Amino acid sequence: MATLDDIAKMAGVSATTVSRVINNYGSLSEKTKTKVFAAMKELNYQPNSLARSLKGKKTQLIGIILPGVGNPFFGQMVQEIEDQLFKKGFRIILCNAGNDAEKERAYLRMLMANRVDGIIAGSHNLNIEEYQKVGLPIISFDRYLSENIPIVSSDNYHGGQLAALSLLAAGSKKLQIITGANRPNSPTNNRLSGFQEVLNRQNLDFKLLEIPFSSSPNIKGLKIKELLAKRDADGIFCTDDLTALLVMQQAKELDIKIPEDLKLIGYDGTNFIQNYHPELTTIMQPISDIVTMMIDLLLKRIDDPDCKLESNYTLPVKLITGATTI
Amino acid sequence: MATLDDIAKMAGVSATTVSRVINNYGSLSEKTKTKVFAAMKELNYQPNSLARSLKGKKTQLIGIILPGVGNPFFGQMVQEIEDQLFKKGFRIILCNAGNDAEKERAYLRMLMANRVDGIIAGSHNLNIEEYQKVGLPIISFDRYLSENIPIVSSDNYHGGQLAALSLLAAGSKKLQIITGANRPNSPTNNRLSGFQEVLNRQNLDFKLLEIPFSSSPNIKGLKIKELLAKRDADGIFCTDDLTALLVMQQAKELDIKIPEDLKLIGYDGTNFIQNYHPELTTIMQPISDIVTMMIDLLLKRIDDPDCKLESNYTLPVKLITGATTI
DNA sequence: TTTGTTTTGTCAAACGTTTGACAATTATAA
DNA sequence: TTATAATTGTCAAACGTTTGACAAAACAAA
Repeated sequence: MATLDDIAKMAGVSATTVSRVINNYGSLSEKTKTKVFAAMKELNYQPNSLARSLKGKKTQLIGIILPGVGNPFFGQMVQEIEDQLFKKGFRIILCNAGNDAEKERAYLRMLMANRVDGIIAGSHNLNIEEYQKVGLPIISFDRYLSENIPIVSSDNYHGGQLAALSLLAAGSKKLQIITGANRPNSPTNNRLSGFQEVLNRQNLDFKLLEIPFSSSPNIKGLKIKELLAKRDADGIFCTDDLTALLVMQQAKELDIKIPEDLKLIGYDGTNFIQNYHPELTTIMQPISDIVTMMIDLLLKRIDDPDCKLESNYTLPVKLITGATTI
Repeated sequence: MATLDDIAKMAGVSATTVSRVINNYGSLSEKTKTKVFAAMKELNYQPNSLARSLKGKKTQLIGIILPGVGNPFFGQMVQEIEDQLFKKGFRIILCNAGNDAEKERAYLRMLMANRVDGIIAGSHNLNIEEYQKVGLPIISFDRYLSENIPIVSSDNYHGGQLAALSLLAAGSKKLQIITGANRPNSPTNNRLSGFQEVLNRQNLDFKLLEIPFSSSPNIKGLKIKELLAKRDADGIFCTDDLTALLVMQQAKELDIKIPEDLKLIGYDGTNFIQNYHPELTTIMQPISDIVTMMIDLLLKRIDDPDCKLESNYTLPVKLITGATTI
């Protein structure tokens, strides 16, 4: 691959001049500039960003740590992150951590080794200490990581409230919530709390089914089938849309009619769900705004590592009413 | 961040020795090794990979260029790529090119600048020349890029045949295919050809509806509705599963019963579809095998840039029969 | 012409590693 | 004890840039 020196020789100038052209530094005549640009084009030259970064420039790389991009929610989020960061001249290193703490740790090390400018993290199998040691600007999605790492999330509590209210409004009496197993610091806890609060206020009761996040869809489906077979719920809130799809699937098998026999509401409201399952009522997280906010904060931190940021940024959710709660 | 010298000082050895420990080069006593490792741990040291790569080591970075990770197919593929590459010690830079040639070009330049070890590309808005100029090991998914860039794909032709055969076996007489607009070099062309071949052989006719890839789901839905409203097809092959979902959606609206009035078969067979729409008959691409193959070839090329590879590697597809063709 | 300004060049240090040559020290075996 | 091998150290060059100091050259204006 061509180097600075190759360009310098070809353009008949010094290496310093070429560097000046690239960095637009010092004073340069139009003539030299065109000569240099011509040589760069001719040799298809790309400045070695390793060398540049070593010399102190930013790498323009951001690490993205998420549970996994196979899930439409995180898929859309990554797409959005990529899109917005690209426009600002950054590239992303994608890290699917799943729920593998060892992998997440390894990635954290690698991101340090690669001298990324910052990290957006939405998957957290590690303890606080490990995140504190990283020493890079980090923004967290939806989970507490450590002192001084801002959390951006949507209003999970209000989302839970909305879900309860819309099931009640649709006439449900016997409410059921299906959620991931209650881990500390999990955002789904707040969805549950919001839901709970509405019902408590009206002196109403509800049933709770917890299914571990890591369960396969088949397992989840089975547990849901068991639940539905009892036929003692007429309104279900799933704390994510995919689980709601499983409910629809199982309900069909058991010949339970939605919305006639059962009202259903999900959570997330990805483009995918809106396009391919518009019938599902859901609480939409404003993914695009969340991403904009995270990037905004991250770039601020990159610019000034000591800048003070809030510890929480909560964005509003929106109820999207479909046919499952009519 | 700690550097080699910091470690050397802390461990009371020379920088060279530390480097030797890290690279396991030269002869070293256990005692020194433990001292050095202790210092590394103490300071949470990560060798600066910029400096290492600059000095000639590989970057262990692979560029992934795809249309976009919001789509479940590519989502799963990226996840698989990430997973397999991680195990081999590589990290990925994710590039969603969409159908934006300018963006793809910019990414290609950036990947060169970052000195990635290789590229996996599955999105191709650019002409051959531009890919040839890159001068890095590249493997292509499912599309012709340029001389000497191997293509890994599933057996699209056979997939098309399978689709036709299973619609016929299910008793369909009036066949319809819905596919992305026919671009040259697109793999969906082969799916069409396989489909066609089966019907030709039996002297049967079929209708063709082309909808540009870039159309929004709403637009696609409208065109499908129009089509279904004519009610002159009783078997439809969609060259991707998402379009098949739209057909199901529109059919429901028009009160066309699947599979009673209409047989339906999709294409791709992602985990997502298998988990959340098991009723859909589809042709499954072996994503995991495709990825394994691509990575295998890519690493070969990285190891030996001049190694001879086939120009095509075709992996078998599998019919997954659901309720939509019974 | 002189003076001043703009452009370009030379040189060198720095970023954090790796690696080779070579020497010095220590440990082990005969 | 000496000979040999293993270990560690010093030194320096290299990777491809950026950036500053400084000087030389080119050009313009007075």
